[in-house]
Amino acid sequence: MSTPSIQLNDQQHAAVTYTGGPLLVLAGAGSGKTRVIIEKVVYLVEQRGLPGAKVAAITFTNKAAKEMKERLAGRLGIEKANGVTVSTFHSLGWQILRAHHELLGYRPGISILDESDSQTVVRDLLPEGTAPEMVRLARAQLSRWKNHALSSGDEGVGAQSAGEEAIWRLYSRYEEHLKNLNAVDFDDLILQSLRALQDENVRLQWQQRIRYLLVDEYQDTNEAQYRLLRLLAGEDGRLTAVGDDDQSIYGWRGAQPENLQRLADDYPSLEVIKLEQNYRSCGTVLHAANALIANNPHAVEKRLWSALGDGDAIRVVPCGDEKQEAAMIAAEILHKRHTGRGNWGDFAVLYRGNHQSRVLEQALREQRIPYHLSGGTSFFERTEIKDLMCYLRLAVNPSDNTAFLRVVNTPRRDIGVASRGHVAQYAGTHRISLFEAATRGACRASLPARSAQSLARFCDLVIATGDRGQRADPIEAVRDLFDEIEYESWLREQTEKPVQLERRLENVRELVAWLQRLHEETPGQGLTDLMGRLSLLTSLDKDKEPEGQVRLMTLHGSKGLEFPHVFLAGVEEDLLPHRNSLEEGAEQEERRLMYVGITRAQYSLTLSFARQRRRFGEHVRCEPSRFLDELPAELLEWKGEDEEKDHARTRERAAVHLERLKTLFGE
DNA sequence: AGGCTATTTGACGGT
DNA sequence: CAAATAGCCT
Repeated sequence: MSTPSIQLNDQQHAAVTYTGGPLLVLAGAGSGKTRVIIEKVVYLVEQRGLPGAKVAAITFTNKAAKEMKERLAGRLGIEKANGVTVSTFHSLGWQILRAHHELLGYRPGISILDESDSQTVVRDLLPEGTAPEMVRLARAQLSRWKNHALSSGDEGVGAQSAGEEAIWRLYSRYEEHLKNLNAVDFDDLILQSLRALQDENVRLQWQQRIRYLLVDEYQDTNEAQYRLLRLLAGEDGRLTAVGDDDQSIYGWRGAQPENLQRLADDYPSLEVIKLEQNYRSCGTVLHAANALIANNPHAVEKRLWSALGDGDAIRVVPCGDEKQEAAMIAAEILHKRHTGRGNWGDFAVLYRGNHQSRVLEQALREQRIPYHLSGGTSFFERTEIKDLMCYLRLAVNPSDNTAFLRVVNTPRRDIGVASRGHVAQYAGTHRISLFEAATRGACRASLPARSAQSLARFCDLVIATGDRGQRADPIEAVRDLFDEIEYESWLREQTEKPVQLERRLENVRELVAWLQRLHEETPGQGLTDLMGRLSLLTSLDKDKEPEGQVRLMTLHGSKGLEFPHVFLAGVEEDLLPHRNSLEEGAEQEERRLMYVGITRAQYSLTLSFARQRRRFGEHVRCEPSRFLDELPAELLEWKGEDEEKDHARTRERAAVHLERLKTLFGE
């Protein structure tokens, strides 16, 4: 987010200097909200003499935190900036959880389970053969409850139906199981730290430690995060929350944009400041965005305005299918680039779902356009990374049965289903973890000699890694482990295509490099600490902003970014708004998603849709999105041969819409 | 025990 | 259409 003027505008200035009590900053898109947070930290430290170590700025993503740290370093100098706590909700939660793990009933060396791990846990708790879909549903429900700060011990407030009742009963079993594994899921990072803060001493300790709290993207907070904030900010609310209800797009993750309103109820002394000047987009883009979002109800009106000129009309391009759409976008980028309208890095192509990226990538590749794809399968979902992570998790936490089961026979070491079953049985009767069972001679005695021997070797290796990781050089320990299991040749065996093998090897190297990097940050810490921090990263990209490349990303992924030229692909019914969202009655959130997409554009915006699209290999007819009808026609420039037809369609749809309104309101 | 093929399932978004 | 899985075969 670049702000042309060096000076803060009046509202920004007021937001930065107000410390009289809790403050809510309603910051429209492109109004310089991140800048306000940075400047406020600087103000608190330099003008108000607050030690940097007592200031905390909380974000949702690692990327945002990283950017904030860098910008802060630019303003305060690296040393002072490093003293300030800038972290994501989840890593703050992890810090709190770890600091009070004993109180919460965990042992040292807690594993953080990722989504697929916790699904595995849920699957194993349900009757064998439960449909995977059911497992996902159950896990999603558990996550929902956790996000709403409902603990399994709470009276059955959560369940609303027979099905939910059953999942509610699963909840406490799931919790118990995780405790046995000495593991937490992502939601626990918030929920458990919330539990820790119920203790008055703990609470006072953290309130002492954080004397001023700043929160970015506040509209994305869920119930648990909201409570966490309140407990940290204390009675007097030493808090600045910055957010925009129109950019709330994480409802499916439990985000409650109502938390904006709630702050006023919970802190009667709350001061509210609106940032309404947009420094990013030209008038046309901003008008379109305003017109679209006006269709959502608003508790507080906000009128975004721009001092920049009008800019180009917004182009709307109907396409035959998704391939033509991609080809059109590639051609347009090429055209704009060659007519001097920007470099590769000035373009972004946005879309609703990750699967849309494939055709786009292909089209860009065909035109030799350099691009960078963000998102997609997370790094930690990759087999090679998961395998190695599980070795390390087990080394650090011998109770981690999930990790044990994954790696005990990977690479192959003659420990098949039967042997694993035997270990599991022994562990069950002796009430110990799988790994612990595997270390016992008594357990191994009844296995075939070959298996027993190789299991013993496996155990020794893991124990040695844990030991060395904690007491000696963790990086060396990790390297030796990877060598010892001959993971590279195992990968070679498993991977067919040489390109894929190279990528996987590169991933492995990158994992080690990251461990090294984390280790250099805090040289005194052992493997346990490194693993915790590693698990909280989402990607292992070197996160240098890829310069000089066209950016491809989802609408969700684009929040907070800006580009001179934006393409929004697949502006269709069932895609944007997405059909599943409509079923959930989340049309408004879909509209906000489109709003987020539009407001990423600085100068030019191109919306496109396909008349037909392949879905699961089948051709499906598509209709242009209802949101297109909500944009003022005079701002749009329709392209393509069936321009006329589309105008007719628009008029028709407008008429239908009017009819509907008439029936709704009785004239 | 592990690998292969036939069949099914699925993709909205991500810390 | 691609990936995951089940069930069969060696």
